Amino acid sequence: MAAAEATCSEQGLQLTSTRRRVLEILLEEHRPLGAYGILERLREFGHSSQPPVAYRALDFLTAHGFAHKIASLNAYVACANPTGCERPAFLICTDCDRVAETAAAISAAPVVADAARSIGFAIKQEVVEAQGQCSSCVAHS
Amino acid sequence: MAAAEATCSEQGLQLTSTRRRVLEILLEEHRPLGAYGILERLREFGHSSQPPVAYRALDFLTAHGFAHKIASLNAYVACANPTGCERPAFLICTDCDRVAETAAAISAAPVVADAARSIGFAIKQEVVEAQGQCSSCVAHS
DNA sequence: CATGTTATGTTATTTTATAACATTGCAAAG
DNA sequence: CTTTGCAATGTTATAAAATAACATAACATG
Repeated sequence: MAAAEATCSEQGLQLTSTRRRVLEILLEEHRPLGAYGILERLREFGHSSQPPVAYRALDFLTAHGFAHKIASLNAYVACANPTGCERPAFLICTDCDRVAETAAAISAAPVVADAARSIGFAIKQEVVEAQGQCSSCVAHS
Repeated sequence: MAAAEATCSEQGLQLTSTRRRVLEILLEEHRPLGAYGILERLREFGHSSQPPVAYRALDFLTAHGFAHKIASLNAYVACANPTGCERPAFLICTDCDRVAETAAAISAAPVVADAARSIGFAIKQEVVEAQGQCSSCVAHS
């Protein structure tokens, strides 16, 4: 959170109260939260709670790397890396819904990068989301 | 298509007329199609066109590897590999919307696999979707 | 103050997906 | 054969996720 503030003032970004609150909500949760879940939480804090409010804050946060969207869940998580991150990859536990974030290499899979190169495809961005069981859920099953 | 038929009769799966039609529709398109786009096409062929019809067929096709869902687009494509495929990865052109399919390695990115191993995360399935420009769109820009 | 820009507020709608329940067709058990 | 069970379909309604469109506020700058 402090890191986010620092980055914002450095880059002249406005971490307004709604954006800040949404980031706090995401940081408190240790699991991905849907936009409508965030809205519910916002409502508790007296913020306006129409969908665009959440989506705008999420657009801001994801555009600047403070949060990420998990496409396979239609949900959002705070970025785990305070210094910002390039090309994150996610490990999603299908039992407890927690998500671990890790940095993917510039080109995640050599096999994919090779395939791309061979057909002249220019990769701009990658979505890497692995699903499985986290260590504590493996232990419990 | 022939391959799908073969696989179905081999494994005792029923490639019924709706399922078959949806697969044909996906094979004809060379780009991902949303469930409601598929419904429109089904309607043209006189099939019932309520949402569950498309979603059920898509569930069947994806469960058995005849089609894939592209999570970052909420859309579906036919599997490009007639013999069925493990852990597909996709190259999505953001200009023309076409999608190339390639086989990801068993564990897509070594970096991700390492990260998973180090925290005891057991990967079951991976979603790898790269976005960028295909060769012909690179040429045109 | 007027003006432009950025962020919010608000209403309505679109797009994507599923719940729930009725019906059909067919194959195997009685 | 018939009835029982199951897999697939039909149909209505609704939930869930996302955005369009337009109005308002807040604030710095010319």
